[in-house]
Order: sequence, then C-alpha cells, then structure tokens
Amino acid sequence: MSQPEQKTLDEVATLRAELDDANYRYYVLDEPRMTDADYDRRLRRLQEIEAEYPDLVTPDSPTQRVGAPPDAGFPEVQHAVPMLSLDNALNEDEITAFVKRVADRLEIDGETIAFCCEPKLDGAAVSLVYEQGVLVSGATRGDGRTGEGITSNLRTLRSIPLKLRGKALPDLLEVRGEVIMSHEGFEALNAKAREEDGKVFANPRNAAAGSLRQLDPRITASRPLEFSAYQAARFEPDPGDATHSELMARLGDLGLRTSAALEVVTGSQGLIDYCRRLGERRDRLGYDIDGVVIKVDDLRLQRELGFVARAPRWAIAFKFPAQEETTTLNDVEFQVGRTGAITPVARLEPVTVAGVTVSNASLHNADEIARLGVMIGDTVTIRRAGDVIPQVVRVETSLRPADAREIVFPERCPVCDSEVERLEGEVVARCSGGLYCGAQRKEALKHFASRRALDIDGLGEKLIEALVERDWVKTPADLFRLDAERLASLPRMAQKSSDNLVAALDKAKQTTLARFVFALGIREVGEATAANLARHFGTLDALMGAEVADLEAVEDVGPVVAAHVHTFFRQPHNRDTIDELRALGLAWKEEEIGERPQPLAGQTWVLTGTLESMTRDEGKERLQALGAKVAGSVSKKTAGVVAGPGAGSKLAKAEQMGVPVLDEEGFLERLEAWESGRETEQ
DNA sequence: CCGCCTCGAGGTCA
DNA sequence: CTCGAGGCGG
Repeated sequence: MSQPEQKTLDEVATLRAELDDANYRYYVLDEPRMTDADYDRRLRRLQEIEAEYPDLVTPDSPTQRVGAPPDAGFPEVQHAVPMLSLDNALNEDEITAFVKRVADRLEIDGETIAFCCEPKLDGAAVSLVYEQGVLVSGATRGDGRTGEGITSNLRTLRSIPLKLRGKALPDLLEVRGEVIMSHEGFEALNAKAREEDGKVFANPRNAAAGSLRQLDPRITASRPLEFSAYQAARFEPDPGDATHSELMARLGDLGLRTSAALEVVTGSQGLIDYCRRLGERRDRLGYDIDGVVIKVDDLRLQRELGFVARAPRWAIAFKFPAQEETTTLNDVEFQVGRTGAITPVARLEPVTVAGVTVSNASLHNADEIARLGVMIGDTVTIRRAGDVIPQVVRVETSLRPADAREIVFPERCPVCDSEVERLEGEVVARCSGGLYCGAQRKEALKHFASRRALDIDGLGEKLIEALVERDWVKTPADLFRLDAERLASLPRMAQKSSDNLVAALDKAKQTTLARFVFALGIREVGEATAANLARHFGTLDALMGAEVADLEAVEDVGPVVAAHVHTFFRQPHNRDTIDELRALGLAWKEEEIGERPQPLAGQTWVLTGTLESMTRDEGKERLQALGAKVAGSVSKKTAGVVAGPGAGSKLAKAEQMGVPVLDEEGFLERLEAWESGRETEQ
C-alpha cells in the first residue's frame, strides 16, 4: 500500500476539523453553517481516503461514530461518582422551603443566594468519560452506582464530541447529561416507522431510552438523539471555577452542548419567576421537560451543604404539575395479593396521559373509594403521580350518568369465596383463605420464585398460573416434584422448556438462608429483615424455634414483625412445607452467627470530600460494619477523618483539633486491614 | 404502571 | 411470526 502524500494528510486534517466544527456549530452553538449535503459530502470524502489509507483512521475520526455491530450485551459499569437523584419540589412553597433550608444551613440570607436553573429534560440520563479529551466510555444511570456501558451507542450521537475542543483539555472529565429526542425528531422517526412497519414509539422519552438500548449501534445512529450536559462529575485537574454556571460554560467551550435556557437567578423569588417563565414556554421548547433543576451556583457553598442519603442538599427538582386527563371508569376489579390484601383496581377507558396509555389505576382501599365518592360509570380525572403511577384524582360528579353503579366492596374473596376480614384500625381488607385461595397461592409462588428470593429462572407469571390452575402446585414444595414429562404437556412448554425449568429448579435448591427466609413470604419480612434474621439466628431451626422475645432482639425487628414471624412458624402447614422443601434437597450453608469483629466499636468517624473508589455512603457502611459511628461534623471526640479531594472546612477543623486525617489511599489500606481482622484497633 | 429491548422457544407455513 | 420471561428506566 502506498504512503499518503502530505497533501492527503492535510486534506484529512481539514475534513475532520470541518466536520467536527460543523457538529459543534450545529449541536452546541445551535448556529449551523454547513448544509447537510455539504456535511455528507465531506464525510464521504473522508471515508474514501480512510478506506485507501487505513492507517490514517483514528478512533476519534468523525467516520468512526458507528462502530462494530452486535457485541454480547452491555457490560456493567461502576460509576466512580454515583449518579444521585434529586429531591422534588412540587409547588412554589416547596421552592421557598428549599431556599430556607439552604439558607439556614449556611447561615446566610436566602434572598442573596445565587441559583443556577435549567429545564429538567425528559429523556435518559447518561454519564460520559473523557480521558485526555477523548471519549472513552459512556454509560446509563442504572441504579446510580452501576449502569450499563453503552459507549458504542453514545458515540453515534453527533452532539457528543468524540474528542473535546480547545487547547487546554482536562486529563479527565466525567460529564453527566440527558439523552433526548426532540419533538421534531420523534415525529419524523414515527412518520418513517408508520410507512415501513407501522410500529411507532409511544413518546419521545421511550424512543430515546429504547434507542440507547439497541445492541446494534447502526440502529442507534439512525435515531435522532441529542445529548445535553448538566453536570461535571469529575474534572481533573480542577478547573478552579467558582460556580456551577461557569463550569457549564466551560463544558460548552470544550464542545459539549448545555441547556440554552440555563440561567442564574437570585433568591426564592428569582427561582419562582424562572419556573413560571419556563412553564409558559414549555410547549414551545420543542422537547419534553418535566420541570426545572435548581442548583446552588457557588461550588464552595455546594461543598459546605453536602449530601443527605441519596441526594445533594444543594439541588432540587421543581416538577411541573402533573398532566391530568379525564376518562370513564368502566368497572372496578378486586385483586387479591400475596398477603390476601384486597385491592380495588379501576378499569378505565384507555386514555393517554403524558405520553402513555393508562387503562388501570389502583383505588387502594375502601377508604379511598369513599373519599373519592366514585361510582362505576363516572367520569374521573387521572394523573400520573410522581410521573409514574396512575392515580384517580377526583370524580367529575356533574357528569355522573343516571345508570352509575355503586362500588360494593366484596364481603367474600372474589377468587376463593373465603370471608373478607378487615381488622380494627386497619385500612386494608384481607381474604381469610390463606393458601387455600388460588390468588394468594399464585402470588406466594411468584414471590418464592422471584429473583431476590430463590431466583427460579423461567418460572414466570403465566406458567405459575397454569400450574396452580391445574392444581399441580399447591405449595412451593410441589414445584420441586414437577417432572419434565408432565410439564411438557402444558401449552407453550415443549421438551426444551420443560428441561430448562427442571434444571432451573434444581439449581435453585442451593440457596442461602436469607433468601430462603425471604422466599417464605412472611408478612413484613422483606429482603433486609430476612437477612437480619438469617444472620442473627444462623440456622433455620434456631429461627423456627425462636420466641417472640428472641425475635425482637434482632436488628430492626419490633413487636409487629416478631409476632408475624412467630405466628408463621407456629402454623403446622408452614412447618410441613418447610420440612418437605428440606427433604426435597433445598440447602444452604449455615450462616456465621453473630457479628463480625468490630475493631472500631465506640469510635466516631467523619468522611469529607469525594472518594474515588467508592461513594461516601459505601465508605460509611464499611465503617459502620466495623462498629464505628459516622458523623457529619468533626469534634474533639472524632477518632479520625477521611478526607478526599474537595474537602473543605471539616478537614481544616480536624487539622486544627489534632484529629488524625487519612487520605483515600491510607483509608483503603486501613479498611482492608480492619476488615480482614489483621488489625484490631486503629 | 407502562413502554421498550432482547432472548429463547414454540407454532405455522412454505 | 408470536409469546413469555427478564431487565431496564422513568
């Protein structure tokens, strides 16, 4: 192969610069200079040259946005800095309350505080990592700590630069933002889909999120997705900006798009004004938003405010009032849950609320029905509470038809005809049938097989229904007596599926005590309580033999839970099922009884600044597991302070008071030593 | 609660 | 091609 001439090298450099610049102008500055045709022509020319001289191809070339198709699933990605959620403010009073909280904590006048505001885009949150200015990884939010690596899909977005612009590039930049689809893009995509196969997306948010989860990046590339940055999670070396808004401007300089509607305002009135103005413009923005993100602008103040459990104290999301629609209540169905709780569910004439079709809504209980005063046939107003769960807000009584029927709460279980009882002082009514009731049995089995319980692969809702309806399975123990041959006679269950299920059941037999206890479905015993019980008693026999007082000694177990557990294990049919399960081969390693050594018992520790290898919450948990208390402020009694980068006043105070300070490296070293029991005190 | 994607498997039809 | 299970995300 011939070597490229200097002329060719120059042309490649020029084309790349022009293409990058066109993207930047189009997506970041919103001032397109180049027509699409010109862009495509240059891109094709670059592709030709790169095809001729493959050595010239670099990963950040504009031709390299669409990478190799299908690889096996998306890898897990740990977020170095967790992606937190924000507290909500649902009205102007709650904005005022937020300002007051911030002001009180900082001991300054709230009306002087500067806040950075921007629209809260309704899309999918992602995190991008740039090393030496080059995009190296991109991931979804996931649960905030761990997301999915969707780098090859994110690379196809032209508003995501493959390399950052400018001379002074950070060594490391982790930027958070939202991937959205504009109304225009969404309409165009659906118009095309309608022509081709008739399958259309329900709303821009789902279209954006769905597009990101494609295994084939070529499909993602064909979707009109846009990225807009809202936060720098890591920026090294520290750019030295004083405010969040300056930092956002810097991201813009680096070639990242940020919100055009970003504004810095002062005090609660400034915030309320901004929210009102944006609310008025909402319909004309061209993309979906569900509110306003408000952040304390001064980064020093942000550090001082710090975090509570899952959210920063220095930010809040103002949510616009939920969209409401009216529809008719066609019927009410009473569903029976795992514990026998009877839930009235409104069957509604399907109606689109905020982009999704709603046809069911829980009415919760008899009190709620009475409160609403709702009848079958009524016109009702529906809203999606917290943007997710449909809710009947009120009845349009004036529209009530003459033939509206009263909703009669059943006195007998709609599934098994057992008596329905409602205990004194409780709002929920329950079917008294226990596992005699088919509905409860199905729910109990579903729970037993669920992922966090015994995790029986392939045993889903429909299959459980079929098994219960045929009376093949009455208790969890019956599951393990199923044989492949009989299963294969079920609809949609042939040889392969049956064998798989039998294998999955066999695999599920080896479990842990905590999972097993959780799987039993004892009232009020969730995953966490089950783990506590397992750890405390160590063996199932010890747990089964425990008296109420013994149970109450377990962490987070009070009289109510203790009574439920005690009663459960006193029931002969429960004991029989457990015996059968054990006879059928269910087994687990007996847990270590009691606590691990607690070398830090009685000590108080303080964490400040950011840690790289873990979140502050994780650090806290690990310290607590060692017996330490973790406090928010430094005092004379503080045994030690762990200071990550960005530590402020707490570090200064510790130094002043002569409290020992560990950096992250030192902290990790000690943690490992303590946890392994090599060291018993600090 | 709803929508979306992926996968494995079953059923249908040529 | 369709269905069910499983997972993700808001």
